[in-house]
Amino acid sequence: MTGPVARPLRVVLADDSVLFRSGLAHLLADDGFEVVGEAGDAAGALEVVGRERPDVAILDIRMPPDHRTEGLEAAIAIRDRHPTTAVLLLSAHVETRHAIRLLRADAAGVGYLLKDRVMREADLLDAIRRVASGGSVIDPEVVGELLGRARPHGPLDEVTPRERDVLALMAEGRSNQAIAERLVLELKTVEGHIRTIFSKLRLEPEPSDHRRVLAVLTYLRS
Amino acid sequence: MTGPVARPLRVVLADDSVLFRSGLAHLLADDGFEVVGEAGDAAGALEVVGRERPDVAILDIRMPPDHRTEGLEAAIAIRDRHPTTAVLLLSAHVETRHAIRLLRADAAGVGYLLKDRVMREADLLDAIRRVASGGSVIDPEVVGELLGRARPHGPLDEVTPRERDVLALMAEGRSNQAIAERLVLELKTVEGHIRTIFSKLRLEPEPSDHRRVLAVLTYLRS
DNA sequence: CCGTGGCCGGGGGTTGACCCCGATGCCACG
DNA sequence: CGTGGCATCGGGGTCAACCCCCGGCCACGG
Repeated sequence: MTGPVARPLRVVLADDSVLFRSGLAHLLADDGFEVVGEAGDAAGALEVVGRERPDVAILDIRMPPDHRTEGLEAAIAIRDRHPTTAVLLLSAHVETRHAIRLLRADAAGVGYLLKDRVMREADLLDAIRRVASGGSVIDPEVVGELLGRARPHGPLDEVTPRERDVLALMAEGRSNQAIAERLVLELKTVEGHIRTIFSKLRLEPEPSDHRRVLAVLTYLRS
Repeated sequence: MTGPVARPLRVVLADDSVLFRSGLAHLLADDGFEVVGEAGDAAGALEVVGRERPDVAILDIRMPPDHRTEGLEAAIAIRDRHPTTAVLLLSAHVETRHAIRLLRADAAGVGYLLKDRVMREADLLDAIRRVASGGSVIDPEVVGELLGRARPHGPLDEVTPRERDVLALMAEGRSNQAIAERLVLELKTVEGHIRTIFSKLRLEPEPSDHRRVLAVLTYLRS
């Protein structure tokens, strides 16, 4: 139905699960794609993409070693260094915040699908072909979160970059003194930042609250 | 190496992720297995197995609607109703408690692998063949938890129930005073508990650490 | 040009979160 | 029946984590 393809699309896969990766590789191979490389982490993905220059790179967002947003960083790097390679992100969950970073720059040749919401093989194959041809494929659920209520207006948006640095170190269990040393600041400055952080997070000095812990918790939920 | 197979092994797949399922199906088909049925939930799995009587049923433990141990219940039912069908469980995480229920009854023709720890395609294919021929395949990590020292001896095991109550409230961002009121204790008692908690978590009073936050973090990772 | 806001600091204060020491009652276990 | 862990308090102390108020530097936009 999609018509004969003169040249098979060359694809690189990156996912930390060997099983998922292998399965996907066989699936794609059986459907006329050429899987020219696989990787289990972001660094490996970048390396393989740089070497193979595939038409499409399919990446999981969470990958070793941190299982945070490694895949996303790799995606941005690929868009930057290899504009001819389309990127299709696969994620286990909705991660709107991070998706924005990738999409707002240049939405051409970019896709973002949720693993659990791919209901048919054909949907995935179609998505790959569309991003390869410069289109963009975004899961409806992600789209909804993107423009529906563009901002849940988390109070965390108000903290300045510097304050966020301080908050991040607080979330690592560092003392004010340690934070000051790490950021090369005076203790007084750190205290000042923390006070405005509390204020922006609407943490009033209730005698029943430990606001430092509360601030860390809201930061970790970010 | 495994020798020619006169009759291809007939396999049924059950996993709630269409993507994972399809990938696995293609992988197995390419390697000489005959995928005779797929299902997205436990009920469907039982139905397909009853109809197809496959040599092996490959099940994910967590499946709709509850995402609890549906797959495990299905596995037990299959062992019970269709003894000729071997069962290979795939799990995302170690769930020793539940695994025991299945294994202690009859470990013949049963396998239990962790998705993320299947390092090569060949490992999975080999596991399928072995359970099909009446053997049992258990991931080393699961085995370790089953018989060895079941506990990695997390320092969190040492805290007493009462101390855990206090720690839980700390993790909610409550002040010592609030914790005392909630647990109907004197402030001094709460302070005492917290001190022993720090001690048991090996949190020495380093000037660069905020131990309360650190304690909360280790508790949340529990 | 001036107002605003981020960022950086200092002076001076209060208190909650910690420390150590000791004491009691309870209960399980050898 | 002693020993030890758990849980409960108290006295008395230290200090980091907070508070408010103030000033200076810089970049930016009206």
